[in-house]
Amino acid sequence: MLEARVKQASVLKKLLDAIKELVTDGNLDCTDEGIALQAMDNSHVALVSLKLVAEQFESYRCDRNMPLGVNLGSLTKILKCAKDNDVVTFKAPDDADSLGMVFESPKEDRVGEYEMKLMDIDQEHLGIPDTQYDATITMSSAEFQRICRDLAALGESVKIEASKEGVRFSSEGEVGNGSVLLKQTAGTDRSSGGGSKKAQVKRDPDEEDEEEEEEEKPEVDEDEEGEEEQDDEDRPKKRKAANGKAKGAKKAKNTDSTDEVGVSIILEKQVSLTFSLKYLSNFAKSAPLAREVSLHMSNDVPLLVQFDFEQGTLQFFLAPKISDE
Amino acid sequence: MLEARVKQASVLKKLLDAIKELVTDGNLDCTDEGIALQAMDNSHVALVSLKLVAEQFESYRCDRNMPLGVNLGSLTKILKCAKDNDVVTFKAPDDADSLGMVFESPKEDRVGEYEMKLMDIDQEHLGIPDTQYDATITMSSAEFQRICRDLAALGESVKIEASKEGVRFSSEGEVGNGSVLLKQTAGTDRSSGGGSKKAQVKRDPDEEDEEEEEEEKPEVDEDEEGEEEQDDEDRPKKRKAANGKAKGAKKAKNTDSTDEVGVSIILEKQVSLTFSLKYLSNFAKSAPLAREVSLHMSNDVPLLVQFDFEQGTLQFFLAPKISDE
DNA sequence: TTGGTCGAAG
DNA sequence: CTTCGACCAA
Repeated sequence: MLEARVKQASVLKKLLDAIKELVTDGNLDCTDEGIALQAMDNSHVALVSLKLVAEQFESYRCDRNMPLGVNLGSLTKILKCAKDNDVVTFKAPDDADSLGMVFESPKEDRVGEYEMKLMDIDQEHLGIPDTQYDATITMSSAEFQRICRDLAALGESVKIEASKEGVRFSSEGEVGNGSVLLKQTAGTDRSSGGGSKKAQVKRDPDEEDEEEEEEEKPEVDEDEEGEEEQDDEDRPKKRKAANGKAKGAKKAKNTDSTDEVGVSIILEKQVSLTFSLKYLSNFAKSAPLAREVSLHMSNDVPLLVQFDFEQGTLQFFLAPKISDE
Repeated sequence: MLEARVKQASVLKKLLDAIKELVTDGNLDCTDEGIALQAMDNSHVALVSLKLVAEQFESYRCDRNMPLGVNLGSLTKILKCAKDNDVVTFKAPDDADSLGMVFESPKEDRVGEYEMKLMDIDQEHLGIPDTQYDATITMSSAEFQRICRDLAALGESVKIEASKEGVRFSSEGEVGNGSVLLKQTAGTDRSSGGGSKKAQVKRDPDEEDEEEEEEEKPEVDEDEEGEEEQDDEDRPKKRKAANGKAKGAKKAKNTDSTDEVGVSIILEKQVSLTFSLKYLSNFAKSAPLAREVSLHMSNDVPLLVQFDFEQGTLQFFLAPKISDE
């Protein structure tokens, strides 16, 4: 059976908002490692891969692997019945043909119980090669969304060019052409060395409270041993954000602090690729999930757009348009 | 002739928003006791009953009973011409074939005068028996609205079950089933009791200007003689809300304070009834009128959904679906 | 609080 | 396809 407890319904809502337009149905693959969903978008152009790691649930139990075929529209509908701060518990017996969800208000004076019919979905499990990318850009997810929206007003596709100096997004269309150049944030450096995107421990005076309110209490360490030989010590710890990321830190993680998000570029090789803005804009909808997004690119290889948030990772893959340049 | 003065156009706007979708035309029955409107909804399924008591007008005069047949759509249109804080005066001579309305800005620097054509409406006066209900639930009107909206996403109808422990709303549909259980708020008890909410006179420093615009200054006393023998001590200052409904006070009042609204259940007998969510959702639109709503139920008897606000009471009646359970 | 935008319904 | 209502931002 499965029983997974999530502290904040809001995360799930944001996730669904982020992907439901791309994917209508998919299997929630529940294992003892967590819950994953992988699916091609409806027009089989983009690939969505979501991972929620078991350790980041408030509690998690999954006795045996079970793929739960869900309609994401239905799931969205039901999640709308939860308030943002509700605690959400997913429940499914081993032979389930429906997925149970319980929404509990923080004060425990309201309990919503919902049951959603499941469907059988033939899932071609797509192996995703662990590519080494020539360029990795980390930037504010809000800025990414803004750029996609702006350029989408001009043309159908965007050319993304990453060089040492910065990254340029450009688009052409009927009404005109446009491009946005983001310079790498000063102090940010490629390679391990400086990488740690400005981890200035910039503390707001009022940040104290927030620390309290957030869920990640000091005991962030317990599941911390989950880190094997990771070179980067800055797990997206959430509010713990500011600290950490001392050294290594090639790509910045999703820190949830209030600091500005810089632009960092890790570049093995210059890259220039063109993508459909329609899809990128869709990916950008995940911005509320994480303050940072990373774009991973190699020439002639699908782009990887990745959002790291506390509970896991959301990845989008999209093949470049051939008509590059 | 009729001359009735209302302090805040906003109340009237909210009222119209609340019922205009249910009822298109109706008689405003003006008597020396106040103004009442009673009408079946357009599909003759639900009954709407509005009462505005004479004492709660800023001033009220009605020499003889007169039913003013109005089209609520027209009335809504005209009321939109008033700003929320405007003082509204209804005027009609005895033989009126039109209803005059005057909107005066609080600062009295703007006066709008409107006249709306009246219509003749044959009114079957429906006697509403003063039923004793087996269950009376008082809860936050916003929460009621939320629940109706949530469950409406799942199915057409909702089953409401009231028991000592709480009240459960449940619905079934294509995508799945759902239920919301509200527990009775601790400390809430049947019988009178009644939570007195504080009426903090909370003043903002920058409220100076607004004070001009607002009508109710601290000196709440002027028209206070409107209050007869009232047992309830907690008059939610603010708009001077508290008067009205004097005795019995089984159900909490509409206070305008900022406190949380609890759930209280007065139960003679367990009740389980099923209703059309379409109608309940419509009723719930009255939420802006009052922070609390009370649901009155007896088996096989129409549900009464009641909103008490400063100027009066708005009631909705709806027969249960036969297919209960 | 008001105006504008977006989505849903007829 | 048009209109209305609900939601969101200024």
